[in-house]
Amino acid sequence: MDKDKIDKKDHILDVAERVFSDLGFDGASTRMISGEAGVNMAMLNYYFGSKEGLFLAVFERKISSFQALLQNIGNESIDAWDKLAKCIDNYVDRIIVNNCFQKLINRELSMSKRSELSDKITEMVMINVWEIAKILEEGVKNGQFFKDVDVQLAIATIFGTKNYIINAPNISSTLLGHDIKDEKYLEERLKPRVKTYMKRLLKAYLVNDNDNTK
Amino acid sequence: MDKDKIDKKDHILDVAERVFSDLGFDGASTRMISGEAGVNMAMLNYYFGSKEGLFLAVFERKISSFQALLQNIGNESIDAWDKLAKCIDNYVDRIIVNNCFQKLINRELSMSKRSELSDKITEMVMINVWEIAKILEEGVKNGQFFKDVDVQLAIATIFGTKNYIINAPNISSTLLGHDIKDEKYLEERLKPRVKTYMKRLLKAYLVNDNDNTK
DNA sequence: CAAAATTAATCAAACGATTGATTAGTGCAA
DNA sequence: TTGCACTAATCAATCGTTTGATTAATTTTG
Repeated sequence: MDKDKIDKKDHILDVAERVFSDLGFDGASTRMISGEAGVNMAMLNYYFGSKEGLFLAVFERKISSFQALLQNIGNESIDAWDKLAKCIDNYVDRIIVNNCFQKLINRELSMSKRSELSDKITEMVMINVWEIAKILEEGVKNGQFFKDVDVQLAIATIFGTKNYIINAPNISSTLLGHDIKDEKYLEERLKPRVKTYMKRLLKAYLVNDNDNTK
Repeated sequence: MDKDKIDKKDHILDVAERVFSDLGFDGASTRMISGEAGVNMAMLNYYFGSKEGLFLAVFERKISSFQALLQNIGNESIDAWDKLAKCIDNYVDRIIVNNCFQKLINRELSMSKRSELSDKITEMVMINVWEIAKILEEGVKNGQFFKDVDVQLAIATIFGTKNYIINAPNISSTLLGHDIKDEKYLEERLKPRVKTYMKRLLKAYLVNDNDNTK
């Protein structure tokens, strides 16, 4: 019925997300995706219009889940630093585990051509960026953060550090001395470590009231 | 003659580097590269054996120039923080201007398959990573940096922040309010700004002696 | 309710275009 | 003439997409 159809579309999107993440938009083929999903090739075009339509559908499915999170944090009545700390915790939780989608985003964003596609992706990513920017600017405005912090570049650090860890698995694994695909290590060791590090780093740079008690 | 041949090969590599950077390995076609380079398509296979051979040749040409820089800084007789500051300055100078190769590196590193290729790239990148790690560990050991700094994740921040700025041009341009391709803005505004920011950020996180005079 | 009509879902097959690669042959310099 | 640099033509393979036909499900009709 309708539910089966949605399940099948969702299943195709699951497979497409993984294949696109592993091979990139160009590297992945519609035959490969349909084959792994166990559906006829024509179904991809039937459901999504085209390869690009499928690609965008993979993205659009993820948008909403990313948006709500940050907006809720932004609207809480806590100070800017606590908001930022919450964002960091949530980001690390969400993204380090299922990182293939993030890799997909970064890879396609770095392409110069493909304007329609990357414009759409940019638009999506910017939603999250603005949410963080709002928090940082709030902290600057009310004096909790230093007046001369570079908000834009601080955002580059937040997202860039995270991206680097998940985006270059070979580098990260060599650097950290663990297989970054090891689920147990990821959950028990890396996640709290990244959370602690990110908060320490940003607190040192941002927060005006540098109490030594920490 | 031989010199002409080398020049032509170098010209092909120049074009290939740009096209690969813009479109990725899969997105770029040998016809496109040979067309833009003004040579016959068969010349690519004649010189480099295959598309993958050309791709690797693009990388191998760049390796040596990256290595020498950091090693020289590491061997200077200045303290760890000054070494790090020098590394940052040099990195920003070198990489922000001609960023297409860095984009190429990051994109291909994030691919899960293509092991032979990404292994070679990983090996290259790690040379730079270890050089920075040595400097950080030196600073921790002699007490100039805090004992509990996370050296590995600090490296992720250094490279990650830089990558984010150059790697996601649409994001960066929207975030910074300038076209990141604008050469004049890049040189006069962004470069000093990134240098200042990176040093402030890392000093706040790393350096034990927090004098208020800065 | 049951038969007919309509729509949605699915399939195998084939489309033209483009891919990376190879061939056979040309021209030139030593 | 022999060997090398180079080209035009062509190769099989694969690409994303479209097609026409078939089955399954739903709606309409008598």
